[in-house]
This record gives sequence, C-alpha cells and structure tokens, in this order.
Amino acid sequence: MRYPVAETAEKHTKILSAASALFREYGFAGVSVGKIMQATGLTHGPFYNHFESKEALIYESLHDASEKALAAMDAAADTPEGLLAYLHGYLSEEHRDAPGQGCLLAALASEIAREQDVRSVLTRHVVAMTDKLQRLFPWRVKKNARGKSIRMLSTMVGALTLARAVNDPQLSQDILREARDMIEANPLIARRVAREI
Amino acid sequence: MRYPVAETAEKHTKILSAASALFREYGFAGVSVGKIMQATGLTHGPFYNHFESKEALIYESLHDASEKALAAMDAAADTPEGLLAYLHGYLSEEHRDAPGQGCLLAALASEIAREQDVRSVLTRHVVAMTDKLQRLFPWRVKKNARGKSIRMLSTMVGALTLARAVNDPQLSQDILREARDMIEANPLIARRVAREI
DNA sequence: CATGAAGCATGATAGTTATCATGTAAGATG
DNA sequence: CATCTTACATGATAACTATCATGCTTCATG
Repeated sequence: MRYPVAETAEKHTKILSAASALFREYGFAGVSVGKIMQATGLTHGPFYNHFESKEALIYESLHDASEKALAAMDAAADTPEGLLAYLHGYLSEEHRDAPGQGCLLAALASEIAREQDVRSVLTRHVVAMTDKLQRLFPWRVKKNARGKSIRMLSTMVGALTLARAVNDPQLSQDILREARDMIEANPLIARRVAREI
Repeated sequence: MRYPVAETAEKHTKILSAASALFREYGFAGVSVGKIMQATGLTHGPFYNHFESKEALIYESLHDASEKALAAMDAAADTPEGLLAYLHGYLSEEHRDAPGQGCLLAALASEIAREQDVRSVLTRHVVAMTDKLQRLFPWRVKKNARGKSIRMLSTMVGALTLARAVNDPQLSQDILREARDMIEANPLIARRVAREI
C-alpha cells in the first residue's frame, strides 16, 4: 500500500539515525541492511525505496550524523564555560561507553580511511570541528590558532579511541584524565579554569 | 602428503605476518581467511591445521605484530636521537600511506574495541609503548612521566588516524606536521632538537 | 472520484565466507 | 624400514548478506 509522505519521511530519517548509531557501535561491516531496517521497525524490503545501496546509506547517514554533531557542538559550546564542559564531556567515561551516540571520528575514522566515498564527509567534519574550536576559544588565540585546534582534536580523538580499546579500567580512566589535564594545562585555558573554581 | 616441520613452521609465521598486514590495511571484516592463505601461497584448506579459528588468528597475529613493533621500537629508539627519529617516522607521510606495515593502534584501535578477546593484546601494547616512551625520554622527566607518555601516545595515534581518514592532502600534511611540532614544542624536547640543528 | 504510483511485506537469488570432510603422499618415529 | 601421522589441495556445506522481484493497498493528484 501507499503511505503518507510525512510518515515516509519520518521513516527515512529513522533509518538514517539508526544506521549511524549502529555503524558507530559495530562498524560498517558489523551491521547488515536487515538489522538497520529491523531497528527502525521495518523489514528489509523497503530499504531500496529509500536508498540506492548500503554504500549510499553509509554516506548519507554519516553526513547526517556529522551535521547533527556540529549543531550540538554549536549549541553546547557557545560560551567559554560551555566549551570547557563540551571538552570534558568528550573525554568522559560516559562518552567512552556510548560510541553509538558519540563522536564519528573516534568511532569510525580508521574504517572511513578505507571507504573512499565517505572520506569527504569526514574531511568536512574535521575542518568544521577545528574551525569551531578556534572560534570558540574564548581567549581568541592569535598565534597558530588553527594548528592548536588541530592538535587538540588529535589528542581528543586519540585518547578516546585508546580509552575504548584498552582492557584495563584504570588505564582507560587515566588516558581520559591525562587528555583532560593536557587541555587544561594549556596556560591560556588554565587561567579560565582557575577562575571557575 | 606430510611436510618438513621447518617448512610448516615457516608457513605458520608467514600466515601470521600476512594476516596482521592485511588486517591493518583492510580491517578484520575486510579480509577473508581465503585471502590470507592465498597471500601466503597456500589454499584455504590447511588454515585449520594452523589455527583454531579466524578469531584465534586475529588474536595471535596481533600479538605477534605487537611484539615485533615493540622490538623495532627498542632497536630504533635506544638513543635520544633515535627516539626523535622514531617519533618523526611515526608522524610521517610514509607511515600514513603504509598502514599495513605500521602501527597497530592507529590502524585497528576502533575495531579492536569491539573484539573482546583482542583488547588485552592492545592493552599490553599501550602499556609497553608508554613504558618505553618514558624510559627513552633522554631527559628523564620525573614529574608525571607516565602521564606525559600517555598524552604523547594519544596525540600520535589521533593525528595519524585523522591524517589517514581525511581526503584533503594539505590538511593531512598539516595534521601530521602539527603533531610533530607539538611534540617538539615540549620545552624539554625543544632543547634537544635545537642542539641537533 | 478515478487513476496511477509509491512504499510496504514477503520471498527469491547470487555471491561470499567460515568451517568441515576427504584423500593423498611424504616426513617423522621407532 | 614399516607405520603412523600430518599438512596439503580440492571440494562441500550452511549461514549470512546485498540486492532484486512481486503483489498489495492506499495515498496523492488531477
């Protein structure tokens, strides 16, 4: 039967968000088209009414997740305090334990490196994140602001990835804490943190 | 027919190294048992004469690759100059473009996070790398040496991962360069670098 | 309101993959 | 040297998966 356009559109976005969550949690190869459709309450049949292929779904779902993440970052980190809270949340145990709802880069970067088509999405995401980091620096660093934001992002992604991969809970905590301390040890940030306390 | 034990042992290690290289390049799900055996010049048949399962191969090949990598790190970075060269090599375009021969963490960390059995291998690898980094610091940092080595490793892994995932060659280079600069900007290292120039 | 088209469920298909089965011939072992 | 064992190649199997085919029914459109 034919369905109302509004419902169809709703299902479409539901597929997108289910897919991006499952991909982040289990990897691209770890989740099948059938599982994704099942997660949205549909059967595997209508998948190809919504997307060209699994590859296309990967692309579109990551694009969607990227925009959502950047919007959330905008909303959360629009003040210096917000930015600090955002960085803390990024390097928290909660974020570590919820990859399906978390950062695309930490969850999928190494797999995306192998999927030619999707690399442009990730590139835009990296550029946008570093741009936002620069703009959000409350102290408006002038000297090599872009470089500093790249360094910060690298450390954040690496620490979160390692904290997830490691088996030892104490080590995992230490990795997250060190990354937080590193960010706060930045003399420009340390001043701001001290003022808050 | 039956084969000489020496040849069989040689084939065994050949499977191990082919597997770890292919896994790093294409991911665990991206390479089949058949492809691995083919890469060693055998057919898929005798695989189960050598390993219990693909899962067991993953574990053993990563264990093997980890030990080799740590030995190579020991050999290359036994002097301050060696350590600097090692860090430079880690953050080089050559390393970025040869994941199959490169660091386990940058190539597979996010996938390993999902494979319970293998996490202990990666944990040992992280601990060994940070231990070596601490011991190799020529200046023998006293204050929070472990923390500093964890931060350094996080930045290295994150930068290499992002440099691989990104589509834009200039951005990729910039990420690597910033990570190198960050390490060398450490005042303790800067002195050493300056002395070299 | 009549007609056409779109989205759904069910089911089919072809390819891939991990793993197992079998026969063989030569090294290992006594 | 006789026997046994083992690693190999070939081939089989069962599960999974991406994608396609079909028919139904109801919304959308004029």
